[in-house]
Amino acid sequence: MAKQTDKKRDLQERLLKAARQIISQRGLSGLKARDVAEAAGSALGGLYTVFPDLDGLVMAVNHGTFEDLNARMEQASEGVSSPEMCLQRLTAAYLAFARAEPMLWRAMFEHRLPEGKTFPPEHYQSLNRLMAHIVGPLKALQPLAPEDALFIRARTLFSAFHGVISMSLDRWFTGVTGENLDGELSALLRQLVEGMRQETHSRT
Amino acid sequence: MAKQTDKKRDLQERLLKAARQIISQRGLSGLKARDVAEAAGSALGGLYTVFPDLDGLVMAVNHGTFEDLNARMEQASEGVSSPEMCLQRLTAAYLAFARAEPMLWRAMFEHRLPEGKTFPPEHYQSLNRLMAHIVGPLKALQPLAPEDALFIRARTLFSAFHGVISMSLDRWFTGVTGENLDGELSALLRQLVEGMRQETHSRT
DNA sequence: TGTACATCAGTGAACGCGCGTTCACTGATGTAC
DNA sequence: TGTACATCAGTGAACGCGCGTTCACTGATGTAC
Repeated sequence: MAKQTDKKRDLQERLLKAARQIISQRGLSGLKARDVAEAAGSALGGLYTVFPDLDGLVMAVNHGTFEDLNARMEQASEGVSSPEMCLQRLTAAYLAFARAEPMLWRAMFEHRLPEGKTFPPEHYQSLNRLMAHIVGPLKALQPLAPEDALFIRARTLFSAFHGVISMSLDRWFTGVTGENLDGELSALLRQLVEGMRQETHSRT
Repeated sequence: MAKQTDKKRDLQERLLKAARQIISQRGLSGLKARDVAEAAGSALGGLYTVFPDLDGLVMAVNHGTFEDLNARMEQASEGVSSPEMCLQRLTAAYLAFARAEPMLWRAMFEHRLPEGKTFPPEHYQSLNRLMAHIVGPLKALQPLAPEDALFIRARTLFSAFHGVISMSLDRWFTGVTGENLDGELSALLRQLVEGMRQETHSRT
């Protein structure tokens, strides 16, 4: 009994690893059931004994990527007391992650689940943990703002920086190279933080 | 001779209109060659006498959407003297456009051209015109910044706001509804502008 | 421990469908006389 | 103006391919005695 369960877990592990590898090389749209199976040393049908369908496998890969990202963010912000510096570190860590694993990173955002289906709860837990890293420093910068406003503001800030990184890495604009990106993100954040400080001062 | 050219132009127009309609209803991935042809009252093959392939048709639709967007941005900012207000208007106009035509709007960003191909020059012209609207007010806010820095900064700002709108309309976060969006964009911009002003003051 | 049987993970050929693109044909439009 | 011929826009059946998913089968693993 245990042996069968072990084998199953092993197959699942191999498929996950293979899928991660393929996505990181060829992108989400380059992931084919046959290729994953072959790379995992399994028959095509094996995939469907361990995952409900290819989408399930993709979701598992993306969840793993999310956890990796979370770990990096955790690492980047721990022990940093200045809220501005903390946000700078988080941004830099996010950028570094996107650069190191561009395809896996993009897969998290490209993947659309079929009409009607929803993400599993773990997905939202990961997301909330990610946002929690941002809420902390924000609270320090805007002590007067209510909790739920910061909850939303954290998501807005994330989306903003994500947008900048995303369009840059996608080479959406000619003349805007990767070299500018670090500086732009840093400047954007600096101005934002300064704006928040002013707002707080003028209210008191 | 003229008659043939007219008919050709007419067919092209009908296909474009049909494609726009379909994308706006079913999204870019819902656009099928057969459906466009049928909706345009043409045979399947007719499409390929007027466009090189389906991708060419998509690019034509997207270019049209871009022009529409540009007109809205033009309209939103004309006659506004305050740079902050101008940026606020531009942001609001962009959001309004995204909300009015979410599918066409997304199609502009979803569409990836096949490896090796590049966008036609018109695409970059449209993009540059869009950015020019942002550079103006930025210049007023940061008179000391060099031209090429503002060129890049305009793209950074656009990407940031685009990111916020994009992730919100995609419902990426639970608990962040469309109602917050207007306020979040406005607040983000206010803080940014305030930060820019501080930066400029402290330098002089 | 050895044998007979049952279970079930894993196999991979085959299914089925969607869909972009092609091309031999046709009939409308244009040209020559 | 009318007739014969040429051109070519437009047609749509057929091609071809990619690819997710299924399912009848098999052989390894587990169970009973």
